[in-house]
Amino acid sequence: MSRARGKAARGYHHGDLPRAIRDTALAMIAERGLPTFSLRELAARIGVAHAAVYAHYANKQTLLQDLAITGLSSLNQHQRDALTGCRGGALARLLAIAHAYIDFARREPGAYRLIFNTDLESLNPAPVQAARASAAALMFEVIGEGAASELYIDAAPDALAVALWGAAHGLASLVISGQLREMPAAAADPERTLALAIECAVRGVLSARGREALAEMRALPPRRGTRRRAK
Amino acid sequence: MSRARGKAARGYHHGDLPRAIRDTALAMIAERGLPTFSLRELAARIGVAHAAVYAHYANKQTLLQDLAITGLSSLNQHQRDALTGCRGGALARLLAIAHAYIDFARREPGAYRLIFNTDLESLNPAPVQAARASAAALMFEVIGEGAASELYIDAAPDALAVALWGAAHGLASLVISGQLREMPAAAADPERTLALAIECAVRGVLSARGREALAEMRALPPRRGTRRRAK
DNA sequence: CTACTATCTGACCACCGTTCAGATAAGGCC
DNA sequence: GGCCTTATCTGAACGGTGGTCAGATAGTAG
Repeated sequence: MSRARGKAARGYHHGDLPRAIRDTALAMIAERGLPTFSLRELAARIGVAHAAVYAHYANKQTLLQDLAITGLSSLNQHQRDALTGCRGGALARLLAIAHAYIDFARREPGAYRLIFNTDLESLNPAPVQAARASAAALMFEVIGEGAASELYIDAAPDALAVALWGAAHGLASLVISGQLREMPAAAADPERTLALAIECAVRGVLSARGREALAEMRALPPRRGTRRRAK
Repeated sequence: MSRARGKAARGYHHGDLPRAIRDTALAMIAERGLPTFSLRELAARIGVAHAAVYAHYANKQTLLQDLAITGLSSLNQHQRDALTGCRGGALARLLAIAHAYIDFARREPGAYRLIFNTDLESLNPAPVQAARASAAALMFEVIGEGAASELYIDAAPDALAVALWGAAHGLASLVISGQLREMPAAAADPERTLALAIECAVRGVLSARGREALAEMRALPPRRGTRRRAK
């Protein structure tokens, strides 16, 4: 069967077991959630002995941590992409990363569940914390831009970040857990409801000047964020 | 040992096993979270065979569902209490239930984790959904009060509820997962940061008129919510 | 070809949720 | 009192889980 498998696949028996493990694991978690995810079923799906996983990951926790960290950097990149594709001012940029955040949660529910699963405290060690902090730093950055223009209420940037981060996190949770679709009016047009909720979250931290900027933005064509890969 | 155990404890061998199960389970979940919660350890703590649990609950899932439903009605009651103890207008009442929501999450982390654990989809059957909807109904009610006075932006009440519910949920998650204390400025004064974040969430859905009302409220002594049982 | 090393397998362990036959005890009935 | 019914609890068992280990296997270096 040769060794041609593309990429840096320095695979041995299996083509590229580590990759297969990560992909399959994410798919399983997206399908049925963390609690029912088992290494044995994972191995069975790939067609390998369950012990084979331990040649690449110390244990289940390490695997999940790795996936969480990868997911966090992916989220981070997703938000940065949204920023570079955003032509508006500080406010538009803030809305862009907020949208990107929730967009990511919907596009990669497995990764998102993994990242922000607060129940699994074993997922909170240093590396994950660091990755999370790095993701939060981006929001701070964008908030800083707007603060210079006095777009926000007079409060510590940290407090603003908490308010926005919390709102984004909560909305994302509502969406991927399907609770959004249970609300009558929201079910009619989830997209619009969600966009409105995001806007509310942002408006909550705006000063009078910030609200003016928002109103101006709304007057223009509603081009927000980027529209790319639909895969 | 007799049978005198107080209450309606129609206990047999054990004084009141069902109650012991619920209390111990909640304590364990609050301590170390859901994933590491096991029926066997629960039974061991109580000092009973693990199979004894099945005389009162069909299985682990049923037990968790029962705890979740009880917790939801407790949350609901907590919010209603906050409302009856609130002497302000529609806006004050909205702030009161938002505070009560997060207050509950902090006071009973076990119950809260159980209630809003979205990963465990097995926790999403009809009864739990119904209890959740009942809790959401309260927020609709209070939103309705303010809508009559045109306190909010022009949008469907559902959309407003989504925005507020999402923010409250996200903030509560940040708090009980300890992520709030990781943010530098927030760690200095978590209470104040949290209160500010809540206010931001509410302000996000306010109309110009609503913001005026909020400003008036802030001018008065900051008496908000009720201050009761500190146990 | 040989030696080495990463990779993978199969057997094993402890723990988990769940089931079940049977021991135990409480309460109703006589 | 004695008996019977029923709820309650026990101990053993089953399959599935995460984790470990000796050893088989297959690429790679010499």
